Amino acid sequence: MSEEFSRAVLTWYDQFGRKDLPWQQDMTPYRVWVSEIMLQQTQVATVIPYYARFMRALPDVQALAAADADEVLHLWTGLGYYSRARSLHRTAQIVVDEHGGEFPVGVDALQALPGIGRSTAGAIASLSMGLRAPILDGNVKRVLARYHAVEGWPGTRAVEDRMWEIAERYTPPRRFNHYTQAMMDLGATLCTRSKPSCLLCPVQAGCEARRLGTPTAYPHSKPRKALPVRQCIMPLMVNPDGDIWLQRRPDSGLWGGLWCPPQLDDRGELEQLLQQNGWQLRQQQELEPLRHTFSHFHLDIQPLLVRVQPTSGVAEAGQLWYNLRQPTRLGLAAPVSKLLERVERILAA
DNA sequence: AAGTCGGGGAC
DNA sequence: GTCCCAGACTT
Repeated sequence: MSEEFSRAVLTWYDQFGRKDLPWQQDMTPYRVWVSEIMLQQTQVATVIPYYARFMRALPDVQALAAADADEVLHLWTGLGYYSRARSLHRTAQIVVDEHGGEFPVGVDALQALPGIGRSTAGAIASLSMGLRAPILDGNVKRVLARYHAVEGWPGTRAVEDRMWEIAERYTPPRRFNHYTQAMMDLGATLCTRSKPSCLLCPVQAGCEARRLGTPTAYPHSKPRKALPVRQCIMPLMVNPDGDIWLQRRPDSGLWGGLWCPPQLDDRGELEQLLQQNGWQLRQQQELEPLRHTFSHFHLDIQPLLVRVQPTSGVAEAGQLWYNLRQPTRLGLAAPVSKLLERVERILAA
């Protein structure tokens, strides 16, 4: 089963995998290492010019070890995550001073060096040292999480461990270097975060997320903190003609430019509203509460059906009586639209 | 387990 | 504007 997976991935690699990236030429541990560090949380297109300049200035680990820290940081300027550059420099000095200028062989030895974690160690070992070692970067994580429809957020230990186990199991005994590159290419070109090209994917047949029809749901994103709940009272003022009073909201901000009933913090404000407009309260009735969720909070709406007798039928600018039977074409927020439908049904009854 | 480091691309 | 990215490290 895992053999079938890796075979399909390798066949795809032969035809579509990337083989012309700068760090794929002359794949020494030094060149692969520098590229892997630069590529941490950084996209390929961004890295390419930096990598070229860096290699021209510091072509081998001895040159890097001997360079000034300022020079290394200068070559890193604009790439971000500058601790990467400092770790790079330190590691070069360790390699030269303690390992005779040769990178120590093996995932554990590599991982002991500054700035090299498990995934980067796996990539260096697999791509430049002839060692079978799994990686688990963002691309591989996405491909595997979808293939197995892995539940849970990979930020937790349990999910992370499970994904490493899968990554380990699928890494083939031979051509693991091609497999490693292929998985990253797959994640970067087909199995993308949004709009994945499942129809072109070599492992689509066995992909669980695709079978479920929800590939982009994986890997699950970090669980949002519980959203704060705000509450408001939304009086739907109805005149004797059955029209609803709406106000136009300011262009900027929440529901900008949309038409909306008043939003009140408490019932005392309803009194003010009636007085200000000179309306007589005829009847008032609570409707079923409604929860609307924004990106950053829940809004619990307590709708109030308020029948009023207006003194005059003329509304000011930015206000109108909305005729439910012949609605004006204007922008309504989703929950408002929902409430207006409810009111229409009530009034029809 | 959560916070930190960063510029940039996709939406 | 938000979210995420060829992660690693500290708290």
